[in-house]
Amino acid sequence: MITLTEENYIKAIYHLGSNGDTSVNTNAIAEVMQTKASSVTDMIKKLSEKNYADYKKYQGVTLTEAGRVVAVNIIRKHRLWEVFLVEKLNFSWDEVHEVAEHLEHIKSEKLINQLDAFLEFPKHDPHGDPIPDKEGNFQHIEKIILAKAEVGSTYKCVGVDDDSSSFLKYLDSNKIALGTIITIKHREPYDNSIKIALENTEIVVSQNVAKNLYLKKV
Amino acid sequence: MITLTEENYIKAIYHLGSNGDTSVNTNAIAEVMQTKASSVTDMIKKLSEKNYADYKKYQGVTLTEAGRVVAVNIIRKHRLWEVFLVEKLNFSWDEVHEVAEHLEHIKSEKLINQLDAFLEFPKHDPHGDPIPDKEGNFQHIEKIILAKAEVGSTYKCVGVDDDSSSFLKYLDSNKIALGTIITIKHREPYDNSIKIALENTEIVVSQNVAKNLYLKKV
DNA sequence: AATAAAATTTAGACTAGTCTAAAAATATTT
DNA sequence: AAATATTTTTAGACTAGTCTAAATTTTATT
Ligand SMILES: [Mn+2]
Ligand SMILES: [Mn+2]
Ligand SMILES: [Mn+2]
Ligand SMILES: [Mn+2]
Repeated sequence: MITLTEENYIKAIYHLGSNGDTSVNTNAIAEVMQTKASSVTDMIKKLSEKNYADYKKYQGVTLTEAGRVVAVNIIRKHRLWEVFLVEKLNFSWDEVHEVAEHLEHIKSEKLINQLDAFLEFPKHDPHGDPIPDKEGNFQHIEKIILAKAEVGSTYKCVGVDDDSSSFLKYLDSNKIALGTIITIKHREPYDNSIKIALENTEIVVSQNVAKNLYLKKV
Repeated sequence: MITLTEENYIKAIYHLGSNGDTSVNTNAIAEVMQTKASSVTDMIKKLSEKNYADYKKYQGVTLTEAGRVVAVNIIRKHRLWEVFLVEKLNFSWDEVHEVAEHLEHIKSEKLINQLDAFLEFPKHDPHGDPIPDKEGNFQHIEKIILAKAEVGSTYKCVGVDDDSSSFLKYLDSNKIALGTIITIKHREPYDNSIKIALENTEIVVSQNVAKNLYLKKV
């Protein structure tokens, strides 16, 4: 039996370790879990005892295969619920994350598989992130960050790295959505801001924005 | 801020006290909460401090108006999710209760009101129980228990008192569903079993069954 | 290589919710 | 009205998850 808190720590470790590949620091976990390092130490000991994580004192933590299975399953649930909220309940993409944080912990195989079918097996969530299937498989999406796009080329927006409400609302107000086509006009060396062309307008976005928007060449 | 456990105790008190009217015993709560009387005492003290309940030592507990609001809201969520599971995700009526026990604790006004709209404002859940609206209002359903139905009369099945999977599956296997029309043929004085006529067949049901099926005269 | 800084762990305490065992209050029976 | 049985409460202990403060280990700087 796994607790809600354990699930959240496992998810955090998974995301921080680039999908379970690399070792994760105590402080980094404390940061995203909004807790203290000492609490993290206690928890990773527990995850280690339960065989969800490999942990050596002072050396950081990685997920075991069992831990990765848990993480992927929670991510599947999170993203499917996000699709449900947007597609069926008329939520906007900046409103879904918080609610999905709760829904992702509902434990019912049948519920999530039926939800998947009801949504017609979506491949991406409202932020462009891939949705793992029942077996936990999902394809890596080919994408680069706007900050590294080349001037003169044309791209399609395919995802965001920051799914905070304020960032998503910023994109809305600038008419940028998933699927929007943009052309890179100019990179300003002074502050790394970038001028991009949309359908009708040109806008300048900050480095901050450029680091959080994913593109794919078209 | 109210915890999941507090919500469950409030719901139990509401149901045990016939929707918040009468005083509820410590032992009765312990029974439905699957816990010990001493734990219940601790919790009702806490609910009392938080003004969800009125409590005098050794005298049982009742809900305050605030407590009743909480209870009705959880019941609204529980029943709406049950409808969703049956109508949209192809659950059968004996599978929904357990999952709804978890979903009912998701805290989002928008979620539940949009779900309500998505389901087109259902008035009853899959077990015939009324669904409170956004303001907490719901009409009492006119119904009697099969055990007290009169021999010779014809009724429509409108609800169940026991929503355990085994009882609901029993009804399924005897072709009894909500809306089914039955006629009372005979009440056996020896064991209070009742012979009822369905569309094509006659069956005898035990007193146990007769106490858990609600009818409305047609 | 020594020292300082940063990261991590340990020790001990706190809350929510639970338990057992014993004490107190209430209800029932004689 | 007393004795007995039942119900309820209290006292004290336990677990999960958290915290602060202090100790330890690792990393960076001189
Ligand atoms: Mn999200
Ligand atoms: Mn997402
Ligand atoms: Mn139910
Ligand atoms: Mn129901």
